[in-house]
Amino acid sequence: MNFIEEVKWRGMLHNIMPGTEEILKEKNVAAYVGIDPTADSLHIGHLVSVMLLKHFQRAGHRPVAVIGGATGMIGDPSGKSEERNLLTLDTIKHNQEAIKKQLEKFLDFSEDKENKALLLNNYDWMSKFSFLDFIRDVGKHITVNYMIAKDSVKKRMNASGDKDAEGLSFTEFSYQLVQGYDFLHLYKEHNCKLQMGGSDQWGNITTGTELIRRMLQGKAYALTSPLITKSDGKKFGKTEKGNIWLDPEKTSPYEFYQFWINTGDDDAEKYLKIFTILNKDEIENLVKEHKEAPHTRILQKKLAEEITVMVHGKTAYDTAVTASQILFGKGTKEQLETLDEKTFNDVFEGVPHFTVKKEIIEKGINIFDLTAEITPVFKSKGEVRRLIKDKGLSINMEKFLNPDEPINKKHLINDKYIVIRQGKKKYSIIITE
RNA sequence: GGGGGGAUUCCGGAGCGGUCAAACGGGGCAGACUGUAAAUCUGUUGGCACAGCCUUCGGAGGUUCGAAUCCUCCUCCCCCCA
Repeated sequence: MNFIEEVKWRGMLHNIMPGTEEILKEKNVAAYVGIDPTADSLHIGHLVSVMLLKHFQRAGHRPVAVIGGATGMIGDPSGKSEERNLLTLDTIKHNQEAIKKQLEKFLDFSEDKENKALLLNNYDWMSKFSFLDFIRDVGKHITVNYMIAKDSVKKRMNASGDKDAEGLSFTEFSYQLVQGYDFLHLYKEHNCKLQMGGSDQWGNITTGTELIRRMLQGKAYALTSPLITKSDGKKFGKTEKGNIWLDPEKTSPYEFYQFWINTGDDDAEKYLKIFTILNKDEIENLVKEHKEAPHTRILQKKLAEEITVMVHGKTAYDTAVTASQILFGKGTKEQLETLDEKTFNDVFEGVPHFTVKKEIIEKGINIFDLTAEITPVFKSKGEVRRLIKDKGLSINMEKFLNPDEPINKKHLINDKYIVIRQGKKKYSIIITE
């Protein structure tokens, strides 16, 4: 299966220039995607482009990721209704380093590999350009007429009749030209004949192919992926807390795993095709199995496993699974007791912690004083009382039903913690010291 | 400037002298169901020493055995007329 067939059945193909498939039959053809260094981590919205590169490499071609050090200083007007904040050079440098480490999880950069991946920063070639040189050597070849015909520009022009249009600065207007020049540069230096990206990038990419045609009489190609949608119409890749990042500091492996596990049935197959490298047969089998027993949620589990292992590694994945089992009520007191301190902390990361003097527990204390007086686990003792009455309070995974039962030493997990659960999934931890 | 209406527990909104910690709806919390979903159903939703007591109905006083409910003043909101 060649690259195009691969992305096609995976539903990753939105638009493609005629002739693209043929050019890939040539040797040593490279393709690139651009990545904006707006943060010091990729988020899962970037993943489609990254997966395009991964498939590209697996098909034997050379993938190139271009960090937009220069373009990031300008801001792509595509899809934005307002002028963007500019990033400083230092920020971009920092972000680039972090992103590079993440890309290494998807792409093979090793020197001995014939089609090793490349990571470039367009700042390296753009920064040498003087303004005059650029507008003379590059700008000369593209007309403003051509540039303003692009949707991304049109949407921002007041003349479009859109009342919300805020206009765009010359800086942002120039964006497509700068990105187009990137393509030209890569075409010349790295035999890069294809640029890929999200469907919103089509306009920018074609400016590049146009530039290559006019300046070098060369032929370059474009391929875009559809924007990822969710069947419920909500935006993909966001939770109440915001973006899902690849950086474990920003989104813990547990949250990351949970994000994928929570995929709806309607989306799971689609995501499995896009975000994993499982082949057609494997996915079809999973879909079949899932249909026979929907409640076991095979698709979601596999999806979460594949991606979490790829991004965070097997160990982090195992911890996330354990954490999920414990946090979603299937855990037991015994399971809690077997956790080592590190895993315990991982599992209960992000859960409110309260510290209490150990003597207090050793002496024994009633549940009301412990959770509503000396710690603010609950708002009031009445709330605790109600919760017990409603069978909604658990201590160390065991239902706490008798309000008169004192909390003491025997409730300490590993001689240190008490795990308090309200309802099904709201946790608090009391730590003794 | 004149006239009228209103301010209630997280929100909306009843209550108009005792039976009011205050109807009802929403939201929240919990339980059942379930796939860590949606829907549904049930309970609960001021505090505490919880079959009892304490503090709440814009604020301050007053009438009364007793006030969210009546009176006075104050603050803020809305409507109508000029």
